[in-house]
Amino acid sequence: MSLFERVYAIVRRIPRGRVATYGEIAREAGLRGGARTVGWALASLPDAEAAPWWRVLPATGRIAGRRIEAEQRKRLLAERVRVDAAGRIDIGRYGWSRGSAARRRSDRG
DNA sequence: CGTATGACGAGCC
DNA sequence: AGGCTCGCCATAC
Repeated sequence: MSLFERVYAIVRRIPRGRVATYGEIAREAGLRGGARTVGWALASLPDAEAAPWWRVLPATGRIAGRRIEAEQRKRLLAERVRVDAAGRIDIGRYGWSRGSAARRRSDRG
């Protein structure tokens, strides 16, 4: 299993309606400062549907690159993930690994 | 094998 | 709070 495939497998574990950061994926894949590598891997996706790449965001919470901004925003909105007009997402609210326990409370609100 | 590049990240004003 | 700068890791040539 190549590194890219490992990245895809991890990305596929992100629940619908939730998001993760490149850095998180990188760490899950065994890399430390490999956030950029994750971006590289997702940019190399064979198909747009091969993995839910749109659920992966920079730690800044802003949608990466203008090139994919529109597409990503559309897909996120389709999952009820709120996207700011400036392309910002509240990772604190939709974040994947934000502690499964503490999550549910704020999720209702 | 060395240099350049990228869908990033954390620290600094 | 928001924009810059330098550092990271893997791939391409």
